[in-house]
Amino acid sequence: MNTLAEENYLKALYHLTVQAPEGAYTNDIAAYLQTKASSVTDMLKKLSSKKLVHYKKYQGVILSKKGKQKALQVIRKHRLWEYFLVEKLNFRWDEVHEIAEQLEHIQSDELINRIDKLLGFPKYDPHGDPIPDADGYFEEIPFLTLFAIPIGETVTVCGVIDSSVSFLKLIENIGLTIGTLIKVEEIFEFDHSLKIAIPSKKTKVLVSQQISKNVLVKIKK
Amino acid sequence: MNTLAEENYLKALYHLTVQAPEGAYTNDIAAYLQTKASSVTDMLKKLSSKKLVHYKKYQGVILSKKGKQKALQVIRKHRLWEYFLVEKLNFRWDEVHEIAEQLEHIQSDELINRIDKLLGFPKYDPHGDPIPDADGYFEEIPFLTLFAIPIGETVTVCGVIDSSVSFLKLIENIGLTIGTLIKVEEIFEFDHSLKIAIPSKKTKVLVSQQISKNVLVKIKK
DNA sequence: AATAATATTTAGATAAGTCTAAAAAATAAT
DNA sequence: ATTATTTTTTAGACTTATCTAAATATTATT
Repeated sequence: MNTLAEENYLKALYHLTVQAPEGAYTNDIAAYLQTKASSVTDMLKKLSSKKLVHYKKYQGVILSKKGKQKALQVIRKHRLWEYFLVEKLNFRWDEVHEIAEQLEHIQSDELINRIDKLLGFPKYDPHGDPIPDADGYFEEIPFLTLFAIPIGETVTVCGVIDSSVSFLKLIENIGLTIGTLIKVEEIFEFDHSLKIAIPSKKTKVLVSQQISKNVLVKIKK
Repeated sequence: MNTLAEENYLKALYHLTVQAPEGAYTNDIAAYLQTKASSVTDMLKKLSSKKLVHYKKYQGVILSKKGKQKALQVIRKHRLWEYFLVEKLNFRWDEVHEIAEQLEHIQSDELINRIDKLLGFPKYDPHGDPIPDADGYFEEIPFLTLFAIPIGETVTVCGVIDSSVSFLKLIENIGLTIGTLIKVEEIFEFDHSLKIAIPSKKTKVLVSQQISKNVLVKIKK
C-alpha cells in the first residue's frame, strides 16, 4: 500500500509521461505538483527503491510496470468518483475535481468495484476521459475536436481537452455538455469561429477557434 | 481545518466522554486509540492550543464547545457514509466500519449534505445511533427498531429511520403507519424476516429485515 | 505521613514529507 | 574548449505524529 503522497506522484508521473515516453523531468514534475524540485528528487528516490519507477540521477524518470498499474488504479478511482458525483449527487462536472482528489485515495477495492457497478460500469468519465477497469485496462476513443468537423455535420459532444474549471464553466454555460447533439452550421473564415446549432435546446451559439479546439466530439453514424 | 489525526482524537474524546462528564484520562484514550500515553499527551497539548479541548496537566480532558461540534461533524459523516454503504452499495453492517473510517475524513460540506439528501435525511443509523444534522444537532433514539422485538411482543409503530419517499410509500402501502398497533408473530431464521399481525386491519404481513430495521416501535405497556 | 504503586508528562529519537540554500552535473553559448 | 546558464541533486532544517525511556505527579497502602 502506498501513501497519499506516493499516489499523487504516481498519478502525476502517469499524466506527464503518457505523451512523453522518454520520461519526465524533475522541474516539470515540481511545476505540475506545485512543489519544489528537491522534494521531487527525494520522492523519486523513494519510489525507485520501491520499484515503482525507473530513475537514474539527472536522467529523468518513467513509471515501471508496477508503478503504471498503481497509477491507473488511482486514476480509475478518481474518474469513477467524478462520475458518481455528477451522476448520483448532481454535481456539475466543473465542481467535482477537488472532491475526487480526496476520494481517489480511499483504500478499498470492494468499495470502488461496487461504485463501478452502481454506475453501470461506465467507460468514460464526465470529461470524456476513459475509465480504466479493475485490471487497469482501458480504451482511448479517437475523438475529434469540434474544430475538425466540416459544415453540415452532426456530432455528439463527448469530452474536453482543457478540463480547467474556467473552460468547463464556459461550455456548461453555453450548453455544450457531454452527450449534447450539435450541428456545425457555418465556419467563419475570419477567425475560424463556428456557428453551432443545439437542436435539443433550439438554440444556436457562436464558438471561437480556441473553444472548438478544446471540445471533443464523436461523429453521428 | 483539522488533520486526520486531530479528527480521530476528537471523535475518540467524544465517545469517551459522552457518558463521563468528568473527563477522559490519558491512559484510557491511549488504549482506545491503540497508541501510547505520551502520544496522547502531545496531542492533547496541541488540541488545547487550538481551543478544541479543556486540558490541564494530570487533570483529564473534556471537549470544548468547538471541539464537540467538530467531533459531531466527523461522527455525522461516519454514520452517513455507513448508511450509504449499506443502503446504496449493499454492504453488510459488519463490513462498513473500516471504509467509513476513511470516508469520514473527506473534506466537503457540500458532499456530505448531498449524501444526506440522497439517503432521505436519515435520523438514525440501523444500529439506532443518531445521525447529527449539519448543525450537530441530534436526538437520542427513544425507540427500538422492529428488528429488535422478540416473538409475541405487541408494539406501536412510532417512526422510521429511513425517511425517503420510497420507504414511506412502502410502509404506507403495507399498513405500518405511525400509531399502528402490531404484534410480532414469527421470526424466520432464513433471512430474519418477520410475520407481523396488524389487529386493527385484521391482516398479517411479511416484513423483510431491511424493512424491520427501519421501523421504530415503542413497547406497549 | 512516608512509601509503594500507578498514571502522566517530559526529553529525546524516528519517519515521512516538505523546504531553503549550496553544490554538482548537464546543457547552451561564446 | 572554456565559460555561462539551467537543471538537478545534496545537505541540513522544519513539521506532524509517533515512539521509548526517564522523570514527575497523583493516588493508594501501610
